Amino acid sequence: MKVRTRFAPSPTGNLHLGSIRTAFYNWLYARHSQGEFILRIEDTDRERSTKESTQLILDSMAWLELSYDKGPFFQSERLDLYREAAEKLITQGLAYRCYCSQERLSKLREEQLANREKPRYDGHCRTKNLPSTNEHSYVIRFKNSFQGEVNFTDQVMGSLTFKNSELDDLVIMKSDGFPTYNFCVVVDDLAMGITHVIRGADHINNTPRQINIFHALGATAPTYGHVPLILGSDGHLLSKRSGALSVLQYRDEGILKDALLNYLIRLGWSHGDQEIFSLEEMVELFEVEDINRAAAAFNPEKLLCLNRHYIKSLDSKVVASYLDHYLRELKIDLNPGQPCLEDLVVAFRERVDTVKEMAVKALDFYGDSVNYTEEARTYLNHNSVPFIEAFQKSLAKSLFWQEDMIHKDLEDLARQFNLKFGKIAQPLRVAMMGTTVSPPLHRTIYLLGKDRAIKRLSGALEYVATSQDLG
RNA sequence: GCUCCCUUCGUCUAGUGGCCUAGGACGUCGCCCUCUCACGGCGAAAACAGGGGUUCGAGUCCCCUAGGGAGCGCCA
Repeated sequence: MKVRTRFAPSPTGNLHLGSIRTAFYNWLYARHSQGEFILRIEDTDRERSTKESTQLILDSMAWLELSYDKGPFFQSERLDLYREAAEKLITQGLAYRCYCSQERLSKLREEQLANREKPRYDGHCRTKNLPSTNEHSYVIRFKNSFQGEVNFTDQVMGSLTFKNSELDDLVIMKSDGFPTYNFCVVVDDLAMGITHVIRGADHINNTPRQINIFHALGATAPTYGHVPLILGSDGHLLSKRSGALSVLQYRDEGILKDALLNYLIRLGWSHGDQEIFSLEEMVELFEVEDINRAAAAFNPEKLLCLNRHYIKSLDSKVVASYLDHYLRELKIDLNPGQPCLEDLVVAFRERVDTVKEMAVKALDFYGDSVNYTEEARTYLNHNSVPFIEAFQKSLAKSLFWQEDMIHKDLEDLARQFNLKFGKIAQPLRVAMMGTTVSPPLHRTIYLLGKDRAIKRLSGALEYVATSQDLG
């Protein structure tokens, strides 16, 4: 049988890492098994579902390139299917109409809680065989068995058993005529021929109910795999509070999709000691059974480590195309005559956490003048003037603009003034960048370009002259 | 409260009864490299939640306790 998995988010609010990891695991398993991956939007909550949120889901998946073979399906467009199924269950005596008021229900709930019982529907309308009215003042409940138990083997958690006596008659159709989650999930998983349901562990307790509905519908349930939830750095459930962003925000912060995916797959899944996986390896090696049973805490540091790895090891052309995006966000003029993006990548790939940070640092290479930081100013004094002037002259004379030539010039300069390389390097660095930190000096100068380098040296000389006058 | 699930360094994890003096990665600290910052290299500190069993032998199997999480909606 062909494997068919699905990702079924509800478009209410933004998409978290936990959700997208679940999507990724479903995608991986489908690709691994040469099956199909389906996207289904569960928008049966009319109050909370939004178009924006749907778009966020679509955009997130597009960014991470999690392609789906079918969909997106929208449950709000499949209402007839659920209504039909519910009516059929009523006809068969497997579901019933319930006219209990919200007041009665909440009172019941309060009493049960007071008696230290698990809140459950008491079956008030279960045997009454109540008819349909036009007012939609009723809900439809699934008639759950009181006897026996539900057993299933979870691909992640192993063998799980629930007593039917712990369950109750859940609502499958709301009074507004919309289905509830536990019902439309089953109807759709059945209709779409889903073979493997990989979802968050928060659904474990829903599973026996859903299995019972599958049986009532005359079908067998798919195979389930419940993935532990992701915790925040505080040990509690991942939330904004614990430092989690929505998926797209990681992109905006300069995280590479390769890094996020690699991080996500290793959070709760492993293959020996291997840390770095190409997408091909992930698809080849991923098995649902290898997912860990314990919840894992999200660690931003490790995500950044992976991000650094991919910034360093991806083709510089590819990283340059990302850099282009972030520079445009910063409204930088990328016309000819400006530093070559690939060269910027080479200069910064070993010294940034994110591509966004790379863009911000690259900013210093644009413009003819610089601002000196307080620390930097201490390097600019009359002692530096002689070799700054000499270097400026030698740059002006240079015919070839090459890194190694510049490097050689710098070494010659140090020899000429009988100074250690570091003694000339820092003042020149400051003159070029305004700060005491930059990529290797020859590369920094090369990136600036001849004209701009000479202009910045002039600026430094002017600065020294001016501050002398003042002082 | 009830039901279900989980428990190896701070964090992600390897580990399926002897290969464990518990391995790797992130982070932290130290050293080396060095024109700054980094990269890189080398090294250090750091864990089997606790208690009972089973066994010649337990991180690995069983039980209990403790701690953590989830669910118990006309939300999904």
